[in-house]
Amino acid sequence: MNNFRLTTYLTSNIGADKSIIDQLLSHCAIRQYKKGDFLLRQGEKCEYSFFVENGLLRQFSIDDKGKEHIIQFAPENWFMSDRESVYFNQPSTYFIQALEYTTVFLVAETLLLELAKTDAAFLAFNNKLLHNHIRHLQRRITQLQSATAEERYLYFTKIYPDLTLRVPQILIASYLGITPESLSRVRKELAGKNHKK
Amino acid sequence: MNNFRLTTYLTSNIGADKSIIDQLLSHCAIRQYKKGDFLLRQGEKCEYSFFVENGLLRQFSIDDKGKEHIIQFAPENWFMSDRESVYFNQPSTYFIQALEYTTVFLVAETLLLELAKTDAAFLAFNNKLLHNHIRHLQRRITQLQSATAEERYLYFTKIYPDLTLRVPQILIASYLGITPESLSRVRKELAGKNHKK
DNA sequence: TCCGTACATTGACCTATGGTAAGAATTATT
DNA sequence: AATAATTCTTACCATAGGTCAATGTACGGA
Repeated sequence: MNNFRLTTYLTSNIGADKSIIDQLLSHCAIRQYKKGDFLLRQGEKCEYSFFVENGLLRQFSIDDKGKEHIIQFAPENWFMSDRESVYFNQPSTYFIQALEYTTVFLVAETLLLELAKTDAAFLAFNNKLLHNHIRHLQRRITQLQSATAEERYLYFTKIYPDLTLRVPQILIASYLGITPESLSRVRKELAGKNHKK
Repeated sequence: MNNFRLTTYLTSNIGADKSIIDQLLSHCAIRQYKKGDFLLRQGEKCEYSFFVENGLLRQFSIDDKGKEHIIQFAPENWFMSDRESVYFNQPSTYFIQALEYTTVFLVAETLLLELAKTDAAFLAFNNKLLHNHIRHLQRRITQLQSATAEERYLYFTKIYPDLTLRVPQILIASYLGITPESLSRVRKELAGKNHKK
């Protein structure tokens, strides 16, 4: 019996028996990426959902002024993909890059659809992923619309506690939509506040 | 033969024959809302996708400081729902409100699932809605992360050309994540620029 | 028609965040 | 260990956008 994170993840998220999950796994490529490697580049079509077995990915875009904007991080047990590109079969506007030495399962969209024919649980599973994704995106919008830099940072440390240490601040700043300098100031102020107590 | 917008919408989005679409329609309630009426309030469970046959809806949240933030507008031919609440069966964090006298089809989530058993096209359709939604949310995030107030306003007028006239500026400002005063200034500047040409 | 309410504009001022630049600290590379 | 390359911090000033208050404007209800 293997003990991949993906196995555990699927077991606790799909009501399917193990043989079927093994079947899924047997059709998924495993790949390793070094720090800095790209899993997807702007302009390419995205064909997979990437499951992070180990390591860390980031998804980002580059705007007209050449600035990077991080949409999302994906540490262990997270899926990352450009759903838009996969589904509408269009070139992606995003990059996906490894921030550490990272082990990934490539789950082909077509594979999931194939398996769904035999076992509806896979369909339900994909549906759950989509809804989780929507939930996540909606929270981000609310944050970006209303919260200050400080609030956003605090929220970030709350939902990604380990990333605060793993990821350089310059990237956290990009995720939060502020400059690294601003983040530095925010952290300084927070340190001051905590100290006074 | 009816000529609802929803019929047209479904016909061009699902490869199903008309009898099935009529079947769907026959199970959907039609409802009318006056300007200001709520279709959903914070704390309630959302059970429907609302299709706007005529009129205009907005979806918004209220933050800790009592400020409203508009997530989305839905004019004719748009679906609006709190997917999060529907799917995870949780109380919604959003309000949905009619901004004009509005006619809406209530599409129950359970109904779609039911129909999907007979005709896979409905499943595919729901999937398309989800992906459209994700696309839309992702664009908004990119906007909020990187664009200035002026850029965001210009983008807004591009994707919702008619709303620019239909919706009071105070609401557009709320959608853009800026104050009405700022929007007023942005418009003034833009007017100046256009004049010089 | 008048009034009241909501919306829009404008100006004066303020604050949070951005831009730039330099130096300190950390991390990677040889 | 030494050097190079990032990254982080800090200080200074610039600016977009927020806040508050005053005034103007449009619209709906009696």
